[in-house]
Amino acid sequence: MEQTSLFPLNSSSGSRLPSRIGANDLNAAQFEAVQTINGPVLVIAGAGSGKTRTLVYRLVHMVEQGIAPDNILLLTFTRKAAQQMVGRAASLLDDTCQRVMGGTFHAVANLLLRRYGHHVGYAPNFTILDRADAEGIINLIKSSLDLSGAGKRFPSKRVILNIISGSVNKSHPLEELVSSQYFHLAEFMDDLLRIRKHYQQFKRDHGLMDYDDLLVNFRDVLAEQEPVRREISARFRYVMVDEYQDTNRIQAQIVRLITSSHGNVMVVGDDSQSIYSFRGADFRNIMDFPKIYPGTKIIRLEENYRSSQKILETTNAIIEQAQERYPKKLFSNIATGDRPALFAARDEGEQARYVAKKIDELHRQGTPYHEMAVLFRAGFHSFKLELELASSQIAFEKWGGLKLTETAHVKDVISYLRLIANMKDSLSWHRILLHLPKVGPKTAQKIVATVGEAEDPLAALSKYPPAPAWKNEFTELVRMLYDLANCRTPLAQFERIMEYYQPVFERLYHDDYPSRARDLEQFKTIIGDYKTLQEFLDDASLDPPDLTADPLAASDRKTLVLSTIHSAKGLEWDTVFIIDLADGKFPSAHSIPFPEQFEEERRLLYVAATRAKTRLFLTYPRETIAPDRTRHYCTISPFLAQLSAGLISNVSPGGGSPYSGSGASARRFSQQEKPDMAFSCQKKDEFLPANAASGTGKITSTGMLSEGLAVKHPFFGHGQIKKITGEKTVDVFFPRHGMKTLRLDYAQLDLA
DNA sequence: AAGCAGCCAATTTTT
DNA sequence: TTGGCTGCTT
Repeated sequence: MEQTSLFPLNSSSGSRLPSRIGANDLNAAQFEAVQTINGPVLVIAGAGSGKTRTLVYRLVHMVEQGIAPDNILLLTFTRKAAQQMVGRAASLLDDTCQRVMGGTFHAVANLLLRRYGHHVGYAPNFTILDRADAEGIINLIKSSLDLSGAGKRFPSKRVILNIISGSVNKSHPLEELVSSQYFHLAEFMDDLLRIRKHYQQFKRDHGLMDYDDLLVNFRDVLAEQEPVRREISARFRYVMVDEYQDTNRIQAQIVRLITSSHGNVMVVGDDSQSIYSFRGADFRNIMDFPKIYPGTKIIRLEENYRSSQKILETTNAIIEQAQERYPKKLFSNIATGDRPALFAARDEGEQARYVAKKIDELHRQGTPYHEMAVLFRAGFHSFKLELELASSQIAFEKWGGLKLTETAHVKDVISYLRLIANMKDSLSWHRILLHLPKVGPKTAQKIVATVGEAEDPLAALSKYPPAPAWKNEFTELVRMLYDLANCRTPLAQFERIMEYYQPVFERLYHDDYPSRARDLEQFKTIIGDYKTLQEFLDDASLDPPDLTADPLAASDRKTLVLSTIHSAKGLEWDTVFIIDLADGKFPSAHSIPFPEQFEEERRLLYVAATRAKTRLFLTYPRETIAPDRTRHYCTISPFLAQLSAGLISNVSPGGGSPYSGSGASARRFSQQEKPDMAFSCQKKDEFLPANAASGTGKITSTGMLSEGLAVKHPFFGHGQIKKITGEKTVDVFFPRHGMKTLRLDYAQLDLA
């Protein structure tokens, strides 16, 4: 992390930085960002350009200038990032920095809505729903509206929630979203609108908010209640927002409203690292910032202090292929280092063994485990590797993937706890009533109907007449719920719940409850750290702990990290492995037909590769086994295939070419070969040499097409060309999937 | 009528 | 490994 001193600290004209900040700590651009405290500032910060350092130093600088830490708001993408920055500022200056309000938009919205939520009709004890909770409510509504059940071809709860939530986060009317992206569901439009209406009413009636509600309600309070807005704006006189490229429109409006009275706001971001558009993030927020805040000072950080030049050449080449990009080229002053290595494994087993062996080797040579990370597209991509590491006795910590609070048994316990905080939470009522023997959805709903409406739900419950089959268990439940009111701490409440729940738990999960019991042990240690139940419940939804095989490994934070790329955002390691770089896995097969999603996958790889400081390993299996046990051939990810030769060194077994089955050395993939690689994971039986393939991917330019032509797509089936929108793009209507914009380079379109 | 066991399918990323 | 669905049992 050596940085050149570009700014003369004692220049007579410039203002002086405080003594804690050394002369060599910042370059000119960083220095300017740190110094500019008043007015709007936009910092375009390339990967590894010292963005975090800049934010931390600015925090320190502001406090040293006499700004009260309570007046500063730091909005980040994860809680971890906020804690890290505030912590670093505190260690540079002093503990007063800890009083800076820092966290995610959702966490800050939550805190303020507990206080101001009554303006939008919420009591302070509302419950925050996670994704599974929200889907659960959708299911309850679906069945109450008689839209579920046999023979009804209605979209799943997942799809319904995606539509409802997508409409909120993208600030698009639901009707438009359905007709553009879910055209095949247009026939269900009325019912979808009905479900949404009931969903919103249900949440209001029972004091529940989902993730979107936190943002929307916070924005609405700020927009509609002028006195509240003035109060909050005066409280947070200085606002900083990290990862601004990954904010959505509601978040941008929140920033605008909070800063309405003073305009002291710095946003930091990098359009090349926008990887959350699936959640409604819109990197135009960052491009439009200067328009919305006139007089914005724009500062660019382009020098990379993280990666070696050899790695940067590769990452630059990856992002250069992007369709839409704002030209910038990072440069590094770290000239030493190896080229990234590419390893084409025979299958996933060999890939896992290679990575584990390499990690072990590097560790023996002196690289500590916590300086290494393995990154992947999706949580399940690391399963094989996890087994391999376990058998090699290498401890690791896994980020992303399943959360502790996502397991059924932990959700059970949380439901009891939630009832203590919010007796109106009928989702939790419903869940715990299902634990009674012989009580299913119908009976539960009947009980909830009487209990949920009552002034004193617990009293109403105790008066409910139980059927003989479950009378005993019911009495135990009522007694336990009454006892909970007398427990002083969350831990005491947990222990009383377990007294009741243990037999239920063993009955419910009789197959494997011993292994699930370990999760409850981990849960117990975590809840023991909390003083108030509300805080615990909020964190359980807003910052759920990862489900790590080995909780001990997670606690000392000195281990190897396995992580999804999304969870690795903003971090760095000496050595980084990116695995499963096969077409269809990364980019995910889901994204291939959609140009915007495909581009986001490219940025995702860019984010992953720029995490590496000195060593970068890229691997993929040439063959995988699908869940149905059939074998599939894979080709290398198109993002890597497009790179010129020489950037990457091939370390594949036997010196074979990673790009094709035969051949002595890596050769550059020519543009003409690309279309043949587009759909790579085909069934082995059907596998044909690229050039012999017939009837696949023949259409590569719009010159061969005309509007109205019938075509065939391997995923969407038969369709009709509606519009030729560009040299390489067409709009095609598929009866089963609706209108799609396709890029001929990647979509394997054929004449029907 | 409601609960429950067993079978089959699908499986991105996150606040 | 969970979730949805079917058909059997209470």
